[in-house]
Amino acid sequence: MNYNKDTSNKILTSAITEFEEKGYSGARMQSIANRAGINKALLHYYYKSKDALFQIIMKRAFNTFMPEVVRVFQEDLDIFTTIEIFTATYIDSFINNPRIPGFITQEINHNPERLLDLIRSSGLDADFVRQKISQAVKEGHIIAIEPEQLMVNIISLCLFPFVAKPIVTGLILEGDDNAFDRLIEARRKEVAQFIINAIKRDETSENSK
Amino acid sequence: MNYNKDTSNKILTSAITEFEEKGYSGARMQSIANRAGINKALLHYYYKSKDALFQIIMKRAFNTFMPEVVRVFQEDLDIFTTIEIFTATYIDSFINNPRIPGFITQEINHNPERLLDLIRSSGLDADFVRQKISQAVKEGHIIAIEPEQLMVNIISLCLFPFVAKPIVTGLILEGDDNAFDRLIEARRKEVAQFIINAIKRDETSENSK
DNA sequence: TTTTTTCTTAACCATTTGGTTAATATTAAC
DNA sequence: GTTAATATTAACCAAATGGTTAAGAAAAAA
Repeated sequence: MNYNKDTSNKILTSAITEFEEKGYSGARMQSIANRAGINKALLHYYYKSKDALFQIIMKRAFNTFMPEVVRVFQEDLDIFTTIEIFTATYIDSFINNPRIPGFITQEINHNPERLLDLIRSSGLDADFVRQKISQAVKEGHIIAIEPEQLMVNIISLCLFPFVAKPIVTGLILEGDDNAFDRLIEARRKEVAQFIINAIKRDETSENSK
Repeated sequence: MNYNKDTSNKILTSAITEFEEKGYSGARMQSIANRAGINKALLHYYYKSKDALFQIIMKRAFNTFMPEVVRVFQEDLDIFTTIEIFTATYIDSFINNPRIPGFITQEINHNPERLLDLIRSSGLDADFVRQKISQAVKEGHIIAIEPEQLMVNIISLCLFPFVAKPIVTGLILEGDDNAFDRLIEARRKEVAQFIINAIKRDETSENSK
């Protein structure tokens, strides 16, 4: 199914760009072929259908960053360190693969069930994370917060800026793409600090629960 | 251009659903007509093209929530109150119009320039917000934080959960749609508290500057 | 060198899609 | 009650789209 590696890769690269720019429905097989400098028949020779091509790319995308992310939770670190490493790892993945968030967002609407399967099969265990947070609350390391709320907050802060890049750049950064890169680079540490500030217990007040 | 108000509204409602579910490229004029219980020719009689229909809906969407949001910044409130009212107002808008965030996200990829124009023309002044934050930093009300970072954080925390609803519900809330509604309802106040915790100065340490 | 396998192409096809036409039904105006 | 305007439809169309076919290059195997 890969035959000539060179052609195969050219197709994949072109397809990623196309899908990311136009979404699944907007993407055109002809356009992907053009980008790759081949013709449509050859495209179908390598990847049997648009849907198959999309799914392969989706899986690849997840395989590039999920393993790292999952690994963070396997180590036994305190909650603050976990948040620091997680946010940095997560944001780093997207710095290296900036198309993925937009890609994922497209798929949310296109086929949510398939996307969920992909996430689940990558080994991420939401329940484990939930418990880690609950425990940190119980032990008084962080303020009382619903684990679900904190999880949503963390993901939002990491992912959303990538999804909304054109808006952030156009509206807040006066169209300066370099400023966006700098903003994101700073977020690698900034986000963790922000979250930790928000949830750390005020040491000066009560001592323990 | 509206002729029979009843038909016109039926079309609009159907089109919103269709665009929101499938995005611009995925949406089908035939499907919109079917949803509205009319035929395609009539659809084109009321709205001259797919693009025109989409633009009208987009504008309407913005008009339903931007005015409220903009108003928050026109009142002269301290930064904490501003954040509280802004996040509550913003999230409320999306509770009442839960399709809009997904809609906007689609358009980010489809036509970012048009989206930016729409936001700008709604009267939102990013520079004014930036200055308000800068001043709060200078006056020592909040910790040193780049205004751009804070702005991105606030928007991320409000908007992203709606965009990622299927993921949040499926992955974190075990598919329970009601749990999602409760989570969002709680966020109306939770988000502001989270942000304020993150940026408020620790009163116990230094006194000024 | 022939043969077989792999790679690539131009031409083609059925279906779908946004959009139009021309005719008809319904409502409002006179 | 006839006329004029508005609203609605079935049938149609050209262009685009995902995908196929059959045939020819190139490379590898014999």
